[in-house]
Amino acid sequence: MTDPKDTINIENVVASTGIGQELDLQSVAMDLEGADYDPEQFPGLVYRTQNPKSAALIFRSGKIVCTGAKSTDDVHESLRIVFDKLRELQIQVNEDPEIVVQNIVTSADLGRNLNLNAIAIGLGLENIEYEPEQFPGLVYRLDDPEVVALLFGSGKLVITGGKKPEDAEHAVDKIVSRLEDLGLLE
Amino acid sequence: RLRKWQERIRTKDAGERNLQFALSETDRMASSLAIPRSVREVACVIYRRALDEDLIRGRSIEGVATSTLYAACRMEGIPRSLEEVAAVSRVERKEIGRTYRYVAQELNLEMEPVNPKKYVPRFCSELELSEEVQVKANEIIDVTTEKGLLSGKSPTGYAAAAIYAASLLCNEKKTQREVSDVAQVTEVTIRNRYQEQIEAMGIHE
DNA sequence: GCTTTAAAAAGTAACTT
DNA sequence: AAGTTACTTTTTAAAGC
Repeated sequence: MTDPKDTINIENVVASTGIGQELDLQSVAMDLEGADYDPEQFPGLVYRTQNPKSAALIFRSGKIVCTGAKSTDDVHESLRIVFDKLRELQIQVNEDPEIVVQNIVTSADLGRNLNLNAIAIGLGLENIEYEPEQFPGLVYRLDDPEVVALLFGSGKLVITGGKKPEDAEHAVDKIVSRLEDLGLLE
Repeated sequence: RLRKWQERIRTKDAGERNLQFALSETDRMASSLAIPRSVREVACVIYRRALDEDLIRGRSIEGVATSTLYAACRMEGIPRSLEEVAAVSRVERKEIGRTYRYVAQELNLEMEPVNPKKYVPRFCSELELSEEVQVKANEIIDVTTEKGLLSGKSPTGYAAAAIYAASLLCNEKKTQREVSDVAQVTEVTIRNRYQEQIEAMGIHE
């Protein structure tokens, strides 16, 4: 039997940082190829990196959000590319800007089908949200770790809201033991 | 002292006006959906609770009124789908669904997922199908649900497929188009659910 | 509250071929 | 009827309306 923890896969990492310098996004948009900037629609400039694949949202304040990376290492690599691109435009970028991971999205597989109706009632209707007319997943909010899990009938799940990769492992452990306690697994 | 009292009266009056408008809207929507008076009263009780707990802030009266009517129908066992209530509301489906989830959570309504069987009598009646078809559709829903087919599926699509299958089995065939029209789901959804259900039932044809 | 970005899960819908 | 695209849910930062 496969340990559900071994099926955990990081799908997206969101992080924030800053170059410590204000930016003229209009001129950055002119000089940076591939940059999307439409201040009427959104105050941030969008710049996409190819390897690793990610999207950086660059703001007038010099703060940057990076999303779409598949690991924390990829976030650092993507942002290193963004920093270098800005330096090429003669923009001062701090030596090693602090990068803070804000959210990690993970997927996993419990390996067996789930009776979401029974789980909704078993875990307590006041703690979960399950509205198959609106979305096929059951929404389960955990207090520790503080993450949100989306459980599907196939046994696959999504864990989001965590800040460390371990958060997803702890969440999977708790979910598995709670479902086992209720006799809703296997 | 006087100021506080005036504010209380003003708030109370605003609340009364709010409630009056909500109740007239609920009545209008309920009438066009042929929802019984007893269900409208349940909807009004929920709305009053939402008003008392200050859940209307930042939301439209119409949106909350539509959501409470949707919730009341489910509570009373005669659900209307979100598309059905959205058709008589001036609030869009997505907003009704969001508001419903918020109100249900905040008021601890502890709503259970809708059992597709709850749609069988009304849909079958609109399709002029016999009691025999209804019994068969309910059986299909019970058996396939027991086999785990219901998880994650929309109750309307699930009921529609069972009714379509039952109409075939009872020689009272309705087309997928006819069933999709009353259930407000696409023929593709009926086809997909139907295939799963007859396979789980061990029916070949 | 909204706007934008990414990503997974699975269901439903709206198109075109 | 099949295929594609797109939308539903959740999370999170950023700046501005």
